[in-house]
Amino acid sequence: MQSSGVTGSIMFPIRYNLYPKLLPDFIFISETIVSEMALSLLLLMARLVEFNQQDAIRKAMEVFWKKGYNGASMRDLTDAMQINPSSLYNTIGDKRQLFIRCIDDYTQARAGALQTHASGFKSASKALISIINESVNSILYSSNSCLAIKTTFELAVTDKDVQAILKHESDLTYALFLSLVRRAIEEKEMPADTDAEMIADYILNAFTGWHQSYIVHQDAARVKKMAKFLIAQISS
Amino acid sequence: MQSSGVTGSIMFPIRYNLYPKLLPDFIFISETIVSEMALSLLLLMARLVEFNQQDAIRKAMEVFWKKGYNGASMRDLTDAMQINPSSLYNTIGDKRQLFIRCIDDYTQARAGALQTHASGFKSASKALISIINESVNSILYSSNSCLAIKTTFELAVTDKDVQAILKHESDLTYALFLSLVRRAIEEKEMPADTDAEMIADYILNAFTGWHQSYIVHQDAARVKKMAKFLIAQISS
DNA sequence: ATTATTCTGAAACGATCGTTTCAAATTTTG
DNA sequence: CAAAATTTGAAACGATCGTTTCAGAATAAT
Repeated sequence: MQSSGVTGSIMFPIRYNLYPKLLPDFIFISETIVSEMALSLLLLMARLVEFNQQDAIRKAMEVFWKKGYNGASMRDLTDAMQINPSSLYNTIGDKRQLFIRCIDDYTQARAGALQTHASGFKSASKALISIINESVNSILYSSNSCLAIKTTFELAVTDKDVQAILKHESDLTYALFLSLVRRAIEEKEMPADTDAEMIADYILNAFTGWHQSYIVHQDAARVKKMAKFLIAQISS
Repeated sequence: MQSSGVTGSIMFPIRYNLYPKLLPDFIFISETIVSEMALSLLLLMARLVEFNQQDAIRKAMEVFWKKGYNGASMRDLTDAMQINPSSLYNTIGDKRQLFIRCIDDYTQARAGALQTHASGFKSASKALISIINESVNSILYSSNSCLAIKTTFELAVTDKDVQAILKHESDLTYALFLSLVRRAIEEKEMPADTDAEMIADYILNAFTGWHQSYIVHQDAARVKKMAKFLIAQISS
């Protein structure tokens, strides 16, 4: 299929796989008609998809969260999503595509929640401190370790698409932290000579280590102490 | 099998799975004879194990390192180790046991190398700084991300044995860092009011975040800046 | 009501999973 | 050298892997 050169019409090839060749090789159809055909094709849905994709994605996400990508079987996933493999493959695609949807959903939800949380504070430094404390809470009181971190070490090293999604969320969070740090400096709640970019990065990456510490040692006090130190450090 | 109560002899049960019961249910054998039997059993090796277990463990470790526990198949592992599954199961055991041997070997080698590295410095603070810089190097120039971190997020959350091994290495490293920090304080290269325990933990956990940062952003400068900041921070 | 179309559920696909079996090869003991 | 013991290699084990097929149910247009 390609443009005919004549404005407003599109040239379609005609294939003769069964009947003898009685028609020309090509047919020209006006763009308006093609557009209407495409629209009617979209409207003609004999049966609506029954399951809620967003809900299903969330259910799948929790399975990946607990078991990791390689640890989760399609059986685990379709059981949790309460759909048939055929429905899954007809709508979302294969295991990898499902995972990409899950990690995408997860990171977007997190980035959105973070933005909302941060906008609830007038003081930039108080917003930062609250974010750090919230991060500690989620490390200590959430049953699963962060899906983004798990995914970084399981898949992002070898899967460039996954890495790009994680990088995108990281960039957003970094940008938010950076703007907060800059505002805090302006509001004289951080030293004027602070390297804003580096500190934003530094805060962002501290969380990962605390996560690991808590998994290995199961010691809340250790994590809380480190968070307190980081807060003191950036507030001085 | 249990002690007879009579000192120096052990009571063995006798099982009659084929022949009619013509003997007593138990037989008492002196400890000396049992000990000799065990020794001769050990010496009687009709054929020696051909492959070098340590080498094979190292090969397997690299596979787990690249693919993770769930991502590595027994086929991958035996191919890399260049041994037959039967040899593997006869000597080391199943997949999980093999992995435990690998992660154990890995953490012990790391802990040992760290001790050696640290002992090469007279100044405690210089040793710490060198360790931090070495860590940055391994993050930037090693093709695989740290096996201990990968394992923490893939298995340690659910597998208590794996967690214990990781905790053991972490404890050793923590103890080393702690002694270095304390010495640095004594040598007046760190502030006298430094919380040595917390700072040791803090340094230890910073590495993990840098690892994640480099996987996601592939930006060496960012990692180097954070390391420089941490060094400046503990040196002041 | 009929036709056209699409989603669903059950079953099955070949491939691979981790693991086991067993005869042959190999080595030491007596 | 023969007997005893154990590792090795090839093959196969049942189970599960991710994925596909397809008849039938469901729905919309004609």
